[in-house]
Amino acid sequence: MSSRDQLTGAMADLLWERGYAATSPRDVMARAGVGQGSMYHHFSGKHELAVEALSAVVGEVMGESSLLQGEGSPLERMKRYLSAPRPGTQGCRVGRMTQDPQVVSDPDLLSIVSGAFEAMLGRWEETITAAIEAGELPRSTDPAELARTLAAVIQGGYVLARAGGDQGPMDAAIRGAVALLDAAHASVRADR
Amino acid sequence: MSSRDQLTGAMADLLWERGYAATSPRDVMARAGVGQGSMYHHFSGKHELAVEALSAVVGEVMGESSLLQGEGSPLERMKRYLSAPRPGTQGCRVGRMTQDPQVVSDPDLLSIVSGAFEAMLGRWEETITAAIEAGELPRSTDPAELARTLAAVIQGGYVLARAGGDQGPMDAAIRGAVALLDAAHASVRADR
DNA sequence: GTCTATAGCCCGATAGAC
DNA sequence: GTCTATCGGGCTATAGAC
Repeated sequence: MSSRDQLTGAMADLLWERGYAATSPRDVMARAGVGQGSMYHHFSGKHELAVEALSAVVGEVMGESSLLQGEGSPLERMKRYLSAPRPGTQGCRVGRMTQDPQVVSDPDLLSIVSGAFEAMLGRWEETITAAIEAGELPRSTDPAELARTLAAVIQGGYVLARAGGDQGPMDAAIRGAVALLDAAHASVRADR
Repeated sequence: MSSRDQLTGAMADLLWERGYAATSPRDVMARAGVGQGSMYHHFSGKHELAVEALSAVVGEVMGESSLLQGEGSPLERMKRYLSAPRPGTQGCRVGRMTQDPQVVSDPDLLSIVSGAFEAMLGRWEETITAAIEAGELPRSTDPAELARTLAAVIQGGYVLARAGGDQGPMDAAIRGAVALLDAAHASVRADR
């Protein structure tokens, strides 16, 4: 693996573990096992390194969201994606960046994060629309709103897990959301 | 206002705006308008100052949650609290701390945050239990789970708002959650 | 209780040899 | 492409006068 890849990988890890402000180029170099000159040869500095690292992370995470698009009925896929295992106490590698002031105030980094959320919300909306078409959710459902609600449950689940230092609250939040979807499903059948 | 209060107030603001790592004692002193000796007279250092500032913030925020306990039926109170105005793009003054690695790895700071969330979730559970008793939510509802789901929607709403630099996604997430609660309410009536 | 001066360290970045 | 040496500056904290 090249020094360049070592560096972006180390930066991605440290952004997750410590945040932008608390991650120094020295830390990154040490973890990557390369010297200082090497880092400044490949990157103009900490900022550019963060941009590349975060872009790579977003690419990975978006790949994982393909769970929303596999087999099963739309509602089944929604529930499966919600219930997929997540490292609650570690936080979301993308969502956590939104609470890092230095990331949000940096247009380059922010646009990477906001792009990821837009793409994710788009996938949610598609799947929710399909669920409505399939008669699995009420016609009155607003796909854009429900997409944001469910994305928020996941992101908020991370917050609860980190607050408690325990995966439990996040899993409970997800189960509660699934129960609400089931209730909405039930209300469709009641209408027929 | 005493120098001490000026200092805790400035620290609270800066924790919110910049996070723990990016806030230096110098910044705090400058905003508080006091000198260095004054700060180290009242506090042992940055850490103790953060502990007092965060405790004060938690006290304030918990006071605001009295919306859950005022007039109206339990479900009305839940919807009212969910829909209360919040500064989405600025983030939650308490919840954002859970995504700050330096806060979570500090037992003193973490216990303040986790205590706030436990208290908040307790209030949610009480209100949800009352809503079930009142026949506003299905008997099958798990109060602990739904409490975490709704707290997660709010916290996740902040994440979406900061990701987009726009209050809109957070408001949409809240409206989607209210719609799900309405659907759950409707399913109770359908059972009767 | 508040101030200024200063310590010792690490920050992010650059220079220049190899 | 990678290394070591070094810069100027900010960091958290302490010392000691007033």
